[in-house]
Amino acid sequence: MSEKDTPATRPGERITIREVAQDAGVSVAAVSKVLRDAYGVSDALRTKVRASMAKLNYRPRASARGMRGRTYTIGLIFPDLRNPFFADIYSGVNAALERTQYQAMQGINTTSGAVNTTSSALIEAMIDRQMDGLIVIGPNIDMQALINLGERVPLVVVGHHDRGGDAFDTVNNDDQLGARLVVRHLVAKGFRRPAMLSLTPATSSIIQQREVGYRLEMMELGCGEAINIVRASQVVRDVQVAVRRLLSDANRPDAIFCWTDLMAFEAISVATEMGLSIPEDLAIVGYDNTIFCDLAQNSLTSVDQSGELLGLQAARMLIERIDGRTSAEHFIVPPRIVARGSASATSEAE
Amino acid sequence: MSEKDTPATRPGERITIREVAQDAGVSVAAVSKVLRDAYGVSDALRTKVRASMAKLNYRPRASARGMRGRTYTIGLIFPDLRNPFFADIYSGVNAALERTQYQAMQGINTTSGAVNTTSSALIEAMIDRQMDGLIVIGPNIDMQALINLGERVPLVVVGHHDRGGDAFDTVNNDDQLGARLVVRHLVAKGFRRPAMLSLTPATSSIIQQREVGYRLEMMELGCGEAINIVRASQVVRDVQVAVRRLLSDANRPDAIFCWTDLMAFEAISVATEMGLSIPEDLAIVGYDNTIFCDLAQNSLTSVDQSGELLGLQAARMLIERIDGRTSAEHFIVPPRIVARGSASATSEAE
DNA sequence: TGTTCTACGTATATCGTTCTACAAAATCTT
DNA sequence: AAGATTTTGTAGAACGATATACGTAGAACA
Repeated sequence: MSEKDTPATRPGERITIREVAQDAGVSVAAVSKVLRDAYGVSDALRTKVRASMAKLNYRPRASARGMRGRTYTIGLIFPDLRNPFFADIYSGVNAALERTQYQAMQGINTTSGAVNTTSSALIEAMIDRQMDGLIVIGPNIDMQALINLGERVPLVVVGHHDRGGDAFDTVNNDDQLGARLVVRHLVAKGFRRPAMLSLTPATSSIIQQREVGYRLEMMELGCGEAINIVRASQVVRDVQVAVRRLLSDANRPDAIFCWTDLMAFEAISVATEMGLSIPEDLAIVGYDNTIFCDLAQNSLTSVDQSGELLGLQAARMLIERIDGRTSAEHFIVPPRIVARGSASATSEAE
Repeated sequence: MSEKDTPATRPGERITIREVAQDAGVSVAAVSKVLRDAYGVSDALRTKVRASMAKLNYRPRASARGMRGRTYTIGLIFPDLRNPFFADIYSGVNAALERTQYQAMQGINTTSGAVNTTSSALIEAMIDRQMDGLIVIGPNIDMQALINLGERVPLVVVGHHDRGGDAFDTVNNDDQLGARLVVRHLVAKGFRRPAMLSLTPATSSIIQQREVGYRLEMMELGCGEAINIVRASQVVRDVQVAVRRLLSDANRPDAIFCWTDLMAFEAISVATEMGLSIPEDLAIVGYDNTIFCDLAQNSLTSVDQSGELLGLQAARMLIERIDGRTSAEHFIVPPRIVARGSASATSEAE
């Protein structure tokens, strides 16, 4: 009888909540309450339990917690791993999670280009693993899929303007304004025929927003006839072809506004190979203001959209949703242009 | 009584193994066996159960599995998110996991530079979440910590030559050879005073291996007096300072062999800003052969260490360990130099 | 003084799998 | 045909937390 009650604390094994309770001289339920910061715990009890947890070096197991409650894990889904912009978002998310019990786990949704109506394998895997919520980054996923997903699990989408009713929150920079700033900057520097290298497939309205911003600002500044939008996928080959075609045209643009810094670097490369010099023959502007913009060989003017802040807000909002909020919220940060050599006034002229 | 037996299958809820068993007309244990490919299942039973699983769209929950068995999740720990080389490793890992039930979850161990004896928060979090095994990438973690870790959980380390007895497997390229190839290449192209920009802190022997390779090959090719190793951390500022100092020296090197492509790009930037042209005044060679090497503005000669293959092997070996192997294995891939403009023979001379 | 709250703790069923032990059926041996 | 062995399937106890429901003690109020 007594042997059955005391399960003979095997030493090599991991400490469980039961042993903490025994050590602290309280019930298992009490320890669980302390763990979850639940209601109905006196200071004295909390202190006692915390002491035992520290002493025994106790760590709750996520799978056991997940059986009834939360796993305190959130999934972070990137569209790819090569763009250093996502590192900024990541560090923002981590900053927000710093003092919480939550931990982020990343996955890469490698369905580049393909719009997937059904949820991706990665997302299903994350749901199987009982993630308390998901942060999905980038415009790769179909709208209806997002809504379905948001109905199954707390969800925040970063970089996706379309709203899904109350199904999910969104976090963005003002892409229309960002595009306007670029055009304004270029025209101010004397480039009056900037083309835009946009993304295909143009599934999410984040792309449309930038294209609209580009068009409108071009019109308003009297450059309407020069409007020229070309689209390419993120694949290196596609970008090269698109840029080459753009620059081979009879009346080629005097500037290219690129969807992403990575595309802009490709553009610089192609232009250089074609013997054009930057910015004298061609100005280039990117988006994201990634660290590589600072390198002298790129010296890329770009739009900063505060990736870290985006990540921070996304995590904050997700936790609110996990804690029960059911109405959607939307966060927008203003973009800001960072001028560098790739779109400066022609240096000779200055 | 009958109500207790049939738990009244609530519709909105997720399908469980019990419902699959009921649908297939077999026991819960039988379904579990099919799920795990365990011994003692006839073809007929397997087919029947598989059909029910598909029909009901059943997916097992990782947390429940983790209570007794595996979670079928492995943790992938990167040192940072900005180096596109890690994307190659990632895709190798994913390729190896393709047809298995395993799923990789990533985390970034942001203890850049700092050598942590105690296991990092991320690693603890992954253990709390019952990862079946871990793949740790990069030389950031202290040797003793790795051994301790390997004794707690199946472990494969990528980019770390030191062996930890049977505690973990390692996957590497031959760094000593890689460094030799670089020196050989540079000397063959006429650069007889190449310096090496290495990494600090030099905790892992992967760094030592490259330094040894550099030294030995320099000696063997009769350039012993020109041996010059400078170290910097991965932090941008440090790299800039180190390169600037190197190039300001009275008899400056005619080439720099950089620890990583990222450092090489920095080096190109600094050299450019100092008015040096590449490769006429200074050759530069990187390591990893990341995608950015191909850009015309970098055109960086680099060492390819087949990141994808490394990832593939790491995942394969980890699964073997999870399945019970306890002796260590070590995989080494030969590096290969990829020549580009940054270290070509002076173009004028040719 | 008795009654009603409120705050604090506890006992225990429960979550969805896996795993151990065993029973039954099929096959092999002699 | 009887025993021995192997194969196939089942029952039911785990795993380690959480959450519900409830008991109790003290405070507040009449």
